[in-house]
Amino acid sequence: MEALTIHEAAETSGWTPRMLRYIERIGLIEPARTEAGYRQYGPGELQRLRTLRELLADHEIGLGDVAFALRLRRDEALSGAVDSWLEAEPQRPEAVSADEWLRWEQEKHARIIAALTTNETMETAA
Amino acid sequence: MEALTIHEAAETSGWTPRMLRYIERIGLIEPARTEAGYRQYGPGELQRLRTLRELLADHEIGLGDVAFALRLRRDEALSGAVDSWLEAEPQRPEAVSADEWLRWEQEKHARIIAALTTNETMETAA
DNA sequence: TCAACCTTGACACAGCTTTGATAAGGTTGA
DNA sequence: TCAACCTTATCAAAGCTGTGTCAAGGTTGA
Repeated sequence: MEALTIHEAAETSGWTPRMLRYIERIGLIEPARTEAGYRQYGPGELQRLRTLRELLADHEIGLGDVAFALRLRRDEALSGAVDSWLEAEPQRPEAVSADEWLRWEQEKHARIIAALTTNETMETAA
Repeated sequence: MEALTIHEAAETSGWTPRMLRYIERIGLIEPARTEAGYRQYGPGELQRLRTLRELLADHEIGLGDVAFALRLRRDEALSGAVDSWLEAEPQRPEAVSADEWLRWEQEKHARIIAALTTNETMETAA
């Protein structure tokens, strides 16, 4: 099977082996294993490891934040509860234009419906 | 007349004044202020303070998690980046023939070097 | 006027997160 | 066989979070 070991993957992706294990433990990237239990990093995992570094650096977030976003995506009860709480948030209308406000309202509807029905990818176009 | 001071709001909501200031500082609940700068908690803020406690307790999350969810909602560039990272499933090299695998093994070193130099591999997300 | 509030800022501390280092032992391939 | 990998588990340290407390000073209302 085409796969790099943890040290090779670390070298290629810019992480350390230690961090690769940590990233796996918090559920972000879980590589396949050999019979003996060795981790196997394929091209997909390597790509994700690289983009993960960019994601963290570009937006100044942490691994825990990404892990929470993943949890949000997998736990519908949780994302529904968080969304409901955030929905009730009083907005500062002068901070946004009318256009943005309208779009925000429309997206809000879409998100509520999506949360209520299924967690199928809501392609609301960035 | 229906605005409580920070101590009154703390007492009715179950938080401490200290935590009400903290919750404000991380952007979760920002009450209005009097001319002199005193915080004013209205019925809406009180309700949100109570439901916030439930949210945290019910799902075993922290204030920082809710703050991150809020940031996700407000920063479209961030939520877009996180979403696309989460949606990119790692392509596991399972369906590869033994021949291909052998060739892969033999060229492993070359591939590591290649991976180190090139970065454009899979750009077929959405 | 003055007690009882409020404000921000700072110091402190337990506990968790993130990361490294090291140990004891299994796997691999030349 | 044996060097060089890999595994999990543990100890450790720096940094962040959540929370209390205190200080110096402004506001309020009887």
